[in-house]
Amino acid sequence: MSLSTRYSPQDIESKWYQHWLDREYFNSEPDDREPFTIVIPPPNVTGVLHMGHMLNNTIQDILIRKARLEGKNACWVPGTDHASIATEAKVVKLLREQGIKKSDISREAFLQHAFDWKEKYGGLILEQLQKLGASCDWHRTRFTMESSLSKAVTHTFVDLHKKGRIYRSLRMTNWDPEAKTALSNEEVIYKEENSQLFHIRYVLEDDPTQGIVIATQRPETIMADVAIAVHPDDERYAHLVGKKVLIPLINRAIPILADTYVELDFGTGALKITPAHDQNDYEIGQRYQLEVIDILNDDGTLNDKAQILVGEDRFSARKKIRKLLDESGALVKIVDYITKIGHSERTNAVVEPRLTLQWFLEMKPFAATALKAVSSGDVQFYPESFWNMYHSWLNEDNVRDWCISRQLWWGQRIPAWYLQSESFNEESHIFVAENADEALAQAKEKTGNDQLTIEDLRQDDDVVDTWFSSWLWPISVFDGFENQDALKYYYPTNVLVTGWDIMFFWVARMIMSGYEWSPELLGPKLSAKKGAMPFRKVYFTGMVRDNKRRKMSKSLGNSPDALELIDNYGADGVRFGMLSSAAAGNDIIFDAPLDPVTNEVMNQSKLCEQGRNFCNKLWNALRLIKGWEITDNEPESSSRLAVEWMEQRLNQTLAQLEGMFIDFRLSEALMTVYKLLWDDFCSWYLEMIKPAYGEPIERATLEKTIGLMERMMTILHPFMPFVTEEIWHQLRERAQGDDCVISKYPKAGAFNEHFIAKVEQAKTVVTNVRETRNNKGIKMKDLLSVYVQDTPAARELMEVDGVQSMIIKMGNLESLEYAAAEIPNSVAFLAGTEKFFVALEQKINKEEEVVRLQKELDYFRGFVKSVANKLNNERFVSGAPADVVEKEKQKMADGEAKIRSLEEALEEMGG
RNA sequence: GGGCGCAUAGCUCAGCUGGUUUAGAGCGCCUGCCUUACAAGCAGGAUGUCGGAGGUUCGAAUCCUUCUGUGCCCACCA
Repeated sequence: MSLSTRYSPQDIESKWYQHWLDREYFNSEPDDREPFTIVIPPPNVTGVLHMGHMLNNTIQDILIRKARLEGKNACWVPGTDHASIATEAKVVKLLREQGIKKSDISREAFLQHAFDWKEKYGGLILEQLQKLGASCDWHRTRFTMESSLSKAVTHTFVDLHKKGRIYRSLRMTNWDPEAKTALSNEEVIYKEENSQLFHIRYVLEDDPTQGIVIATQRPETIMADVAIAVHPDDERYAHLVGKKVLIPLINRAIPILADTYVELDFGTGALKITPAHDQNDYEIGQRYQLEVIDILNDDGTLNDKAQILVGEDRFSARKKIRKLLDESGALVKIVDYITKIGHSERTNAVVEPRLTLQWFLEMKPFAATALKAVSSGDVQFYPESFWNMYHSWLNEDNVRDWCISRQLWWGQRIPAWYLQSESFNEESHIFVAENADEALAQAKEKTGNDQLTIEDLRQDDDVVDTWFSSWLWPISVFDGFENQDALKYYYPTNVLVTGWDIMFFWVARMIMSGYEWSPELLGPKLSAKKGAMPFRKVYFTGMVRDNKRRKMSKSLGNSPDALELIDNYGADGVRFGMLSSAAAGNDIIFDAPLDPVTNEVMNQSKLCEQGRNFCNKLWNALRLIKGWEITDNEPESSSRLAVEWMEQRLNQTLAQLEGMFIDFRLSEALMTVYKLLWDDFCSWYLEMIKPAYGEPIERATLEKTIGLMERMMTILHPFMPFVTEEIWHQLRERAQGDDCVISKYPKAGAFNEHFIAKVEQAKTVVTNVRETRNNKGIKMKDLLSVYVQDTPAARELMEVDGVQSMIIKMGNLESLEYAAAEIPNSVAFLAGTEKFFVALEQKINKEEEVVRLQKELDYFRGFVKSVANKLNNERFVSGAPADVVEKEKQKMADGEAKIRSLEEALEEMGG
């Protein structure tokens, strides 16, 4: 059979993915094996695959595939998040395009549209994950708004309400005028923007010639002003305190009061108090029992309380009032000003502080639990440094109660019912229950009215924050609130892989919910044994950024098309590219800055290209192996050496990899395997065993080679699943079910560092011979004679079985002998401490050689001197550990031996 | 304003508890090769006052202080 010289991923990748699905290798059911569980951070159901997902899911896939190869019961649960605001906005927009207004249809009709949309397009991102090779158990695919998960939300809401930790309150909340809903503090993103400070003059009610000038960013809210505040120590305004001024344009009188909140030196030192539209103003208003005048509608337009500009949007109102103020003479000046303005995380609309009635979850006890979970080590962060950020957010001073209600339809409806007839705000007429019947029972009991029916009750219109369902994910994906069988096996999950940007939204809250409910669900005994944490480890990935270090996002349009990358480089190539620059927690610059020398964009696709090339390299190694004829001759000594060396290098690498996996140093692990395969296996091993052209290979060597490559395919499989599976099957005939994806991860065997070092030394000889060829312009095919100075150390090297024939083969030598006497007309080099000579036919340039050797000599003299300084220092010899001193002595001896050899060589040159 | 992190080769980054050489990788760069596995390749090479200045130590890229530059998180200055 003949294989193409190029590896082409397209067909191969889809073929094997389908095969894996057909054989149900990704499915997991509880059994007596050790479980290894990961729950996916559910992408938004509206989402399309972007670079962040690729990174994130590649890492999860590596961990899960490695666990599977190690014989664990690997379970990776996929799913999507209903993403309240984002999805609702999307559906609203879609309906609008069809000429349907949300306000014109019923809640039920709207939800039907939304579910239809979800059914049609919602699974897209999961299909894209399959292209990447994600080995999720697709039978377990969950969605945060399916029935079981919604029930869990209701259940936990009711539970927390019973525990007195959910309450309703009228508060200043962040209002998104576009989505027309409240937001939690975490959903508000502050951005620095250019703004203007309007200096506006308010005249005294009883003396229009006198007045006070205030500074504000929001002149459109003056109609909601209820006071002016100045600092009590401010002499400029002391005479005005207690008097009344008129609001420009509407001429309503408001008092001037003194409060220490006001900064003397900011703006004019006089602050307008607008309790309805500013958090601080609200607090000041509370202190002085001032009226709250709300002049904004829920969509950000001015209402009739504003008296003027009614119906105008707040921003156009700002422009128009500027003109009005200017005309009335109240506008003193406008100063440019940079300030931070809050935007909605989902809609990007400028957030309004607004006084609304919302549901809150008390966070202090939760935060304490979440802090303890990490500080105690129950949950480990990788990298650890994220503890700082976590701690600063969750400490008592910073944590705020969580506003969990949203004025949306797409989500789990708040399980609270009110009496139709009674005031909506009356606490005693709120019934929180898992369903309407229970609420009715409560209502009857609380009111003492047996005659009440369902029709007398009305359910809260709002839904809960999306994160109020996501925080249950590690439990709810196993239907843990309904039936604990699966939970008892899979919980706690082993590791969570996610970006640090949702540490607060999600990671911390999952920890909270885990400790809140899992002990009860698992039972005290099991919970004590396994722990209540939802995951034992958290691997925080960095953000994928563009060359301006901006987060990649759809709105900025700076994210490359993930699927296009896969088309260009293959999933394996892209996985390689994503990973090779992704140490845990470190941001990845996808489009790096221009390289000033080449003026080329050094971007990630360069790394993907490297990954693709690696696939091709492996493919060609396979072609080489498969192309050989076979003989039953005994293997050459160089082949025996090669096999022994490669076996040991493999074992050595396996030992190194273990440590890297434990610390999640995955990019380092991949690089290690890459070098093992490319450098050790392809560049050295295969060349060592390669028969002369047209000659057959010994059966025993070939068998060993296939075995080695096979094991290396398993080791590489978690990183690059497709190419390894393909090569696995090409290497030899396989029985049904003998697939790389479920092969056995090799156990690290013994290796002898001394032996490996000897082979390294022999390789150095070869490299030096090649370098000599390069320097002297000698062609590879011209045979050379090489001599080694006859010393005990040289004999020790030469007598390792196979070393001589290996050097002869790899260096393309005519002979390799001990130097009986001085070798005239030769180039000398050191390999370790041993001196070698390459005999040349051409005249050598002695001066050149002297310079080269002298340079080397200078280096070692400097080196020995620095070591000698240490060893001559009595405090070092007495103070440092014995093994360190011993090492230094060895370094010294080696260095001195090299110096002697070089000096001799120089003498010979000179003589 | 408070806090966290980073600064190592042209670029992107490793360097885990101070002590295997006088610091590594990949890409890029330079030289020579279309050597029948692979030019998506082969062989070889060059490249750094480890941001600056102090300090601790027998020993510092690694620990401490400080400065400079840079990134991020949090916070109610209109």
